[in-house]
Amino acid sequence: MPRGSAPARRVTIVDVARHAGVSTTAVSKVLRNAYGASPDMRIKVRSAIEELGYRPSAAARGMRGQTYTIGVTLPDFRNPFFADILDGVTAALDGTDYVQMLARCCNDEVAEARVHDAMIDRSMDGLILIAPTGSRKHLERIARAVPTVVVGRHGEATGYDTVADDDFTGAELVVEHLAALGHQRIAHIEHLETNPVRLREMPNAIRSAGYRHAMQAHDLGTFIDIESTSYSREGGYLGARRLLARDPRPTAIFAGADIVAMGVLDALTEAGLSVPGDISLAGYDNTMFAAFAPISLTTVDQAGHHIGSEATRLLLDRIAHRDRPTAQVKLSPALVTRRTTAPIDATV
Amino acid sequence: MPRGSAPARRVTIVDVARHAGVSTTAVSKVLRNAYGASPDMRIKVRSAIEELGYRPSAAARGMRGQTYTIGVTLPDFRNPFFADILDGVTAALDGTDYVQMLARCCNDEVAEARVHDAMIDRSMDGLILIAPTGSRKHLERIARAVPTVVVGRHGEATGYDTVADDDFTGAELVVEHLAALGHQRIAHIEHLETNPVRLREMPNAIRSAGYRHAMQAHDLGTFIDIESTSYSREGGYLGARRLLARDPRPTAIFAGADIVAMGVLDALTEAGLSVPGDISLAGYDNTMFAAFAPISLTTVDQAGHHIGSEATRLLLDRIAHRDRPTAQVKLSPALVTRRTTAPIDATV
DNA sequence: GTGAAAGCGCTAACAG
DNA sequence: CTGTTAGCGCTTTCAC
Repeated sequence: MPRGSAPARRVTIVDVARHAGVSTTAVSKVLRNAYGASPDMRIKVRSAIEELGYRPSAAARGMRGQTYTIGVTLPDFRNPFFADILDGVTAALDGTDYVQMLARCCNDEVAEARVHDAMIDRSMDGLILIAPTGSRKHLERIARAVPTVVVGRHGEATGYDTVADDDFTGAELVVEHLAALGHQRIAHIEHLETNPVRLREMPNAIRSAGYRHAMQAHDLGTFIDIESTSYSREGGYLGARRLLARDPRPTAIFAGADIVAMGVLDALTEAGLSVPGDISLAGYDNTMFAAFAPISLTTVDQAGHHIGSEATRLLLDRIAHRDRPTAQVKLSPALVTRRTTAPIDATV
Repeated sequence: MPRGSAPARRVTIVDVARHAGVSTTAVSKVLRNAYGASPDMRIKVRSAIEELGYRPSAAARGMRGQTYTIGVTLPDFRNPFFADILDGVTAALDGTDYVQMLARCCNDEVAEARVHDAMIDRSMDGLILIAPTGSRKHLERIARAVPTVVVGRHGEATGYDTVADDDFTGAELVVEHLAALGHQRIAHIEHLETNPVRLREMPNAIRSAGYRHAMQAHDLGTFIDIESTSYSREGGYLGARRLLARDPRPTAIFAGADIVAMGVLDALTEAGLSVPGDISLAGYDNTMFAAFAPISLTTVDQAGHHIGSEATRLLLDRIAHRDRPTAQVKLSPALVTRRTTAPIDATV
């Protein structure tokens, strides 16, 4: 069953101009809501656009001006927290002429850089990089090429704006909550990080630092107990197995991410331990599945929607004012208490 | 803190040509691996590209030839099943010059059409539309403009290739499994669908039909019991509430999607019923959370990875051969038995 | 096998 | 306020 006619030639700005009896400049101006077109002309042009079903080619636009496209990169499509951020971006973009295009920027730095470059090659007007792992130098290179907002990365930044949730406080909230329930042997499973810059900038490292600080602050410094694995289900399983082998074993586990907590649950189930009866468990991210009835995980909510809309606001602002000073927005997380944490009395 | 120097001018094909001492045509040919460039020239050009750090502009390419970008649209970033499909796309694209860009095509048809048009405006070389809700006519219009593969949509198609999992069989697998466990009052929660075309094409409708057919085939026709809500957690909760009000109530519930099963679990927890002790539960999609220890949901695996790679293969093939006949690939689902389904005997 | 030159559709100077 | 014109960076004839 062969295709029918040849793919119809696209309607161009020239067709619209001819149809409306004006110049292409005029059409271009109307398209961009630019200065210098009479109301009368605007009407004529708009109706010609309507009648012909004209749509501007982003490729052609990109060669001279803007593409009205902003690129968003994120490391993982399975973490629902990122979906919240994207919702925020979408909401902030609603009513503007901008469209968002996404790409996943795998885990390793090389693949990530490739994705960022691909965005630049495609003439994005601006970039929102969610939880990038690349070096500061790399991020600055990207930001030199195109207006950029980095989400979920702490520390000073020179060429780009940042939006991040306060992971230090978030971790403190968890420890405080567990300590208030009477727990002392509160262990933490973190994402292994060795790079010194990332130790200062990546959310996982900040959470770990927040845990340590809060433990000290509650006079629980001697009970600090950290397993370094990875932010994944496997990482959680592995970390929990090791923690359960301790004697005495912890009475509470603070997993650095909800997905890690899922791995912890695997290990606890396997060991025949109940939550929170035998051990309390908290996660981080307030992902969708944390709320499911059989899981009901105590966790930290990061207000992803707000993060996304704030990042977008900053980006659009920077596109308009390329050399305003860079801004660093820090948002506050909130503890969400559910059924995986309980008083120590109940434990045993 | 103002930005430093002006954004450096991009390296162009002209720079590369000059640096290598050849024509721009030659560079272009090397870039596209086109015929008509000596090995010697290829080497010269490639090293010039390397030295200058040249990267082709997709916008400029898009005006004459390809952009090496394929667009993927999907309705929802929260359904982890789609992430599996995307992984398949990524894997199939690995090693090619193509890059994928994603966009969410909201729920309603108008917004969806806007997203599809946005993809075309941005000169995508091809489109993979995952579970689109638009009319056949709309899909055909898109496919006329650009090579298109539609994923997760049944029925005949004229201008585009399709890849879909056999939802009819998948639903039958679930019913067979439950019937073999001795269940008779097997209820189903479906996504409400009234549009006649969608009743023939959308996976949710096909699953429902498969359920009905399998019930008949097992002489359980009189026990057919369907609640029409939506494929969402709320839909599952609502449907389950209604089903639990029946007298007698079903001994098993087949939720049309895993996320629906989560809502069912909410309702069951609320009602103080245990799974599978009081009632068996099965989902569909084998999403990530179905495997979590506290959930351990019996479900149907759709081989999302395979779906994605197959769709990509078809798309690249169609980009190369625009008028080969359209293909319709149907993949087979598999039942994944976990701990939410048990023999009726165990169900008091 | 190679290169000169003509656009692709749009925006931005500039002239009227 | 309006139109003419010169590119943006690439691909593609079409000569050589």
